[in-house]
Amino acid sequence: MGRKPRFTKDQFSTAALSLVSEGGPKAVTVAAIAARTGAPVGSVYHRFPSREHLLAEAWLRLAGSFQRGFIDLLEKGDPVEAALYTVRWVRRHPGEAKVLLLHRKEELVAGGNWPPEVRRQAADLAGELRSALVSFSKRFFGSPEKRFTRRSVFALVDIPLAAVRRSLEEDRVPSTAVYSLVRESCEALMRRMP
Amino acid sequence: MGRKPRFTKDQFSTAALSLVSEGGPKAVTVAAIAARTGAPVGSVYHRFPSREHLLAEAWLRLAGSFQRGFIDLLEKGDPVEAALYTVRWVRRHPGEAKVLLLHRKEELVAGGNWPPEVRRQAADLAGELRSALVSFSKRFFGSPEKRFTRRSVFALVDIPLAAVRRSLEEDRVPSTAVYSLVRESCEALMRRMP
DNA sequence: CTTTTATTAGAATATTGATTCTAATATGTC
DNA sequence: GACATATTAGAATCAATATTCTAATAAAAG
Repeated sequence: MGRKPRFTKDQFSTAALSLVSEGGPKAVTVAAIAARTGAPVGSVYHRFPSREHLLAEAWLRLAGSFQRGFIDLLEKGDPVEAALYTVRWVRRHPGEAKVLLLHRKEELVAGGNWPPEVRRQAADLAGELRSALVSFSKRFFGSPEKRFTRRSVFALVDIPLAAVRRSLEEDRVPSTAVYSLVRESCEALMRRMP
Repeated sequence: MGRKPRFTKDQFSTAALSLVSEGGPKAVTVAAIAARTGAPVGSVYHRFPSREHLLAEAWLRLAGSFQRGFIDLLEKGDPVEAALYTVRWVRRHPGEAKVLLLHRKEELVAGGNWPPEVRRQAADLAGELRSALVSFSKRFFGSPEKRFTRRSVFALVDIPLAAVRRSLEEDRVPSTAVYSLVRESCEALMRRMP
């Protein structure tokens, strides 16, 4: 019973993400989110207890979907493929990529005041990524030493991000040229038994 | 003539930078800057026409001093040394590094509304870096092709930044282990005649 | 058809932060 | 010492935003 909803949570969080993408964290006001979807501000608060919940949830959904693809590929065991996944994903989703790679989540939600429940989810997400990398590294290098994990993180995560960040900042889709730069550095760093 | 000043521009911009470093762009309110230096807000406005001028000026000063060292080293012609400079600098100035590497300048100054005069200075700074890299690349690879410049930028700028970013986000000084990661990737990418 | 209630609608409120203003204070100059 | 003025002091204003509140709507249930 009750009136039929005209707006969904998804519409609001999608609008929020595109606002971040276009104008950075400062542009994501509740009024702007409402305006973009054509809803009154009251309706936003009907779906989310606060702006922070909205943003946190939107960020989590996005980060999760990006990360799942990466972990899947990581489990196949080929480091170069995993590294290139990031570049492919960014080229396919440039708008979302800006949200994820150009802004720290601490700045989306004022002063990192994430709702505790969401904070736990974020920690879980980070934990999953971490342990996927640790176990990949063990398998790949045949050793659980920390320096190998560090190396894997650098080669498979940090380098690909570095390769696309500049383009995203200038609002361009990364060129295909970055594939070979990422491949070369990744191959150089990831030889078994270094 | 007139009363003797108790506060300097430098005190204010230094306070501003440390506030950014500790709490991100949102933490740099004019009141916070004043409080940190012990000055009344009026005195801040006596030195700077606006918060944006203050932040822009502070950012420029910092970016300039970092960049000058890098360009000097670049002109000596050794790519690995130039790449390692960034790591050394960050290890020596972790607080300042957070300001420079963890936040886009567009977010320090609301919506990138930089005062026009300062915007020109920022463009000059970026131009200097760019042309230093272009001419390094020409000398090093013996060719002015764009793909070589891209490669140099990636190896000498983007990779070192990637190597330190994670530590800075977690508020740690990058370990010495990153030196070898940066060196290895840089050497792999920068062989003459690739 | 009436009742119930989830939802829309958007106005009212409260808070935070930048900027401006008025007054008080020193300091160098005459 | 009196004057002129740069500076300190901090209160008063103004604007932007998140959040709350009150009323109007529309759909479902009986």
